[in-house]
Amino acid sequence: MNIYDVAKQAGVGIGTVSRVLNGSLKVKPETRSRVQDAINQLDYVPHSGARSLGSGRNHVLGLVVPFFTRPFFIEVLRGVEMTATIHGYDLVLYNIETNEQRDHYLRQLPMRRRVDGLLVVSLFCDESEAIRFRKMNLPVVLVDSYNPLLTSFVVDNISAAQQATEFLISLGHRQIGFVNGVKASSFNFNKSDDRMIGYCQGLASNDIPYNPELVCVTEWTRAGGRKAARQLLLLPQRPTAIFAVSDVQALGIMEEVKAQGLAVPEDICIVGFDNIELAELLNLTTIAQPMCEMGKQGIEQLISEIEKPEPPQMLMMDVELIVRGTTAAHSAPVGARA
Amino acid sequence: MNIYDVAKQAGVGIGTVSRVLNGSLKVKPETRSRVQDAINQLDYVPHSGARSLGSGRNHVLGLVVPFFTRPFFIEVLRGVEMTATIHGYDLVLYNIETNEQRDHYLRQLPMRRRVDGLLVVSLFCDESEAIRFRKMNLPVVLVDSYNPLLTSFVVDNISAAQQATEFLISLGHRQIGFVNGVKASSFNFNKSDDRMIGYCQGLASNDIPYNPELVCVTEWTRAGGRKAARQLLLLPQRPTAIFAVSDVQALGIMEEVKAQGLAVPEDICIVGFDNIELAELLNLTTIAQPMCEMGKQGIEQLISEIEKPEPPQMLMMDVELIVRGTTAAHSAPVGARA
DNA sequence: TATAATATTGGAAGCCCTTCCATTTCCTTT
DNA sequence: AAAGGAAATGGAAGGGCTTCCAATATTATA
Repeated sequence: MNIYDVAKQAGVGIGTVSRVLNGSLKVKPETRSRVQDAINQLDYVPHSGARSLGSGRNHVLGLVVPFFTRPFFIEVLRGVEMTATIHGYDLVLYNIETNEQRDHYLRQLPMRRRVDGLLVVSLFCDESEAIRFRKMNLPVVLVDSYNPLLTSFVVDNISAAQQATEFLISLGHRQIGFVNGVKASSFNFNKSDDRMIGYCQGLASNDIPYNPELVCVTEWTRAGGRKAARQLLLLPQRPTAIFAVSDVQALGIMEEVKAQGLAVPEDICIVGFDNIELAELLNLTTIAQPMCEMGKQGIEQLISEIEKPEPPQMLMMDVELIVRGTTAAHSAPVGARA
Repeated sequence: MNIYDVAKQAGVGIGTVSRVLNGSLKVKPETRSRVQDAINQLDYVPHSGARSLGSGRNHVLGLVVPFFTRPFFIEVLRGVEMTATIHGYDLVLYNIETNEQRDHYLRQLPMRRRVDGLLVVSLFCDESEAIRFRKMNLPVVLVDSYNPLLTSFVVDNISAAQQATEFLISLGHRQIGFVNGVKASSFNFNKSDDRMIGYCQGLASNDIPYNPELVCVTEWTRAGGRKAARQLLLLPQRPTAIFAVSDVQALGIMEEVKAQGLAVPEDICIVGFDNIELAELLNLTTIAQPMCEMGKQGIEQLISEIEKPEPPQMLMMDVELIVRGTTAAHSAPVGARA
C-alpha cells in the first residue's frame, strides 16, 4: 500500500498524488478530489520515514527541558505544545534530569536528524555545542537561557530580582533573606547568577550592606525551600522577608515558616519568582514570567528559522511584580535595629 | 555524509556499518571498534527517516493524553517519559483538549506511521477506532480507559469510589455530597460513570437513601470544584462531607468551603481522588492512584506488544485510601437529623 | 593437512517518498 | 486556425538505510 497504489486507483501519476499530499496548488481541483477519494478509499497514509528521506523535512520539533514536571516547565511546555500543533509540527520531548543526560542529548540527539529544530529550555548551552548546532545546520532556539550564537529568549533576571528586592525594601524590610537555586553545573546557569546580582544591586542601591549569612543556595524544590528557611530562621537576627528565586522554593519556605509557628506576612514576608498556578492559589507575591508565552514565541521563532535561517538575536521578555498576600509593610519602624 | 562514507573510512562494507549501528552481535570486536572510530571521526549520525524507511521501525511512541498540564496526567506522563527513555524510544506528545482533536488524532495521527505504538490515556476509544488500530497493525495500549479489543490498564473505579464513600459513612457522615466530572462525550467516559456507581453502592450498602440534590457534575478543574461546592452549600440540609472525583476539584471545594467561613474538616469533610502532589501538601484525604506506575507499565506493555503482538487483556491496578487532614468523625451524633 | 562447520563480511535490492524536468493539455492571443 | 504561453501532469532519479543471501575468513574436526 503505497503512493503507486493510490496513483493507480485515481488514474493519475505518482507526482500528482505527491502534490495532493503536500497541498501543492498546482493541481486541478477535479484531479485533486479524485486523488483524495482514492486516498480515502484505500485508507492510505504516507510513510513518514520515506517522506522525511525524500524531502529532508520531518515536521518534528524537539523540546529539551529539565525536570519537565515542575510547574515552570509545564507552563512553558503548554505554550510550546499549543504552538507546535497549530503549525502542524509534532513535538518530541527530551527530559533532562542529570548532567550526563544533558550532555548526551545536546551532543547526540539533535544529530539524530529526527527533528527539524530544537527548543532548549533553561539549559546552559556552551559555545562548542552552539557551534556544533550551526555546523550541523540545526536550528536551535533557547528559552530562559542565553548563548550569543543562538536566538535566545530571556527575561531580565537582574532587574527582576532587583525589583523584588527593592519592593521588599520599600515595605521597610532591611533583613532580606535570599534563597537561590543550585546551579547543578549546566542547569539554570545564568539565571542563578543574575538573580543574585539583582538582589545585591537592590540592596546596594538602598545602602543596605550585603550579608552573606542571609543567602542560601538550595535545590529548586519545595524541600529545598524548607531547608533554606530552616537555616535562615536559625540566624540570631533572622530575616523579616525572604526572596526566593522560584515559587516552588517560596512555597517550601512558606510551609517551614508556618510550621515554626510564624505568620506570613506578619512575621516573615515572602516573594517568589515565576508566578506558577499555585502562586495564585496560595496567594504568593511573586515576579511573574510569561512562561506560556515564552514557549509560544520560542516555537514560533524556531519554526521561522527552520523555514528561513536568521542571524541569532536576543529577545527580552517582560516580567511583572505581582503583589499578593505574602508581603506586607514591616511592622518595626523603618531603620530600627535590634 | 552517509553510511557509505563511514564504510569507506573504516575500510568495511556498508552492511557491517549497519550492523554496528544496530548493535548486532555478529561483528568482530576489532571491526566494530574500527567502525566506531570512523563514526566518531566523521561525526556521522544515521538518518532516522532512512532508517525507518528501511526497517519499518521508528523507535517513537505516541502519547495521546487530554489536558496534559493537569496534575494527574503530568504524573502519568512522568512514568511514561522515564520508561520510554530507558527503552530507547522517543516520545511524541499529542495533547487533546476538544472532541474534534480527539477524533482527529485517534483517526488520523496514528496512521501517519510516525509512531510504532500509541499509549492512550483517559480517553474513551470506541470499537470502530479499536478495530482500525488492529487493522493498521498499530499496537495501542489504554491507560485509565477500557476497550475489550485493546490492552487496558484500569483501576477499579467502582470499588474505589465505594471505599471512599463508605469511609465517610464510617466517620458518621450521612449527608455526603458527590462531585462528579463532566463526561465531555469522549473524555473520561467510564471513569465518571463508575465512580458514580461506587458512590451509590456505598450509600446503598449502608441503607442511606440516594439524594440527587447531593450530586453535582462539573468540570475537572479547581473552578469546577468551587462551583459545585457553592451549589452544595446552598442546600437547605447541606452535606457534612463531600467526595470529589478528582483532587483538583476537591481543592476547589476546599477553597470555596473556607471562603464561606466554614472549617475543614470540622464543618465539612472532603475526600478527593488521585493523590496528586498537591494533595499531600494541602493535607487532603484522597484515593491514591498509582499514576506514575500506570504510565510506566503502560509503556512497558506497549513496547512488549510492539516487539511481539499479544491478545488484549485488562490489567487492574490497585488504589489506596490515604487518610489525611480533611476528614474527621462527624461531630453530630450518628443518625441525628436536623 | 584436508574438510566441514561456523563466524564474519560485502553489497544488491528494496523500502516509499519528493523533486525536477520533460511532456502534455488547456487557454489566450493574433 | 495557428502559435505561444501557462497550467497541469507523469515518472525517472535519487535519498540513506536495512536485510538477506552469497562469498569469504576463521576455527574445529577428522
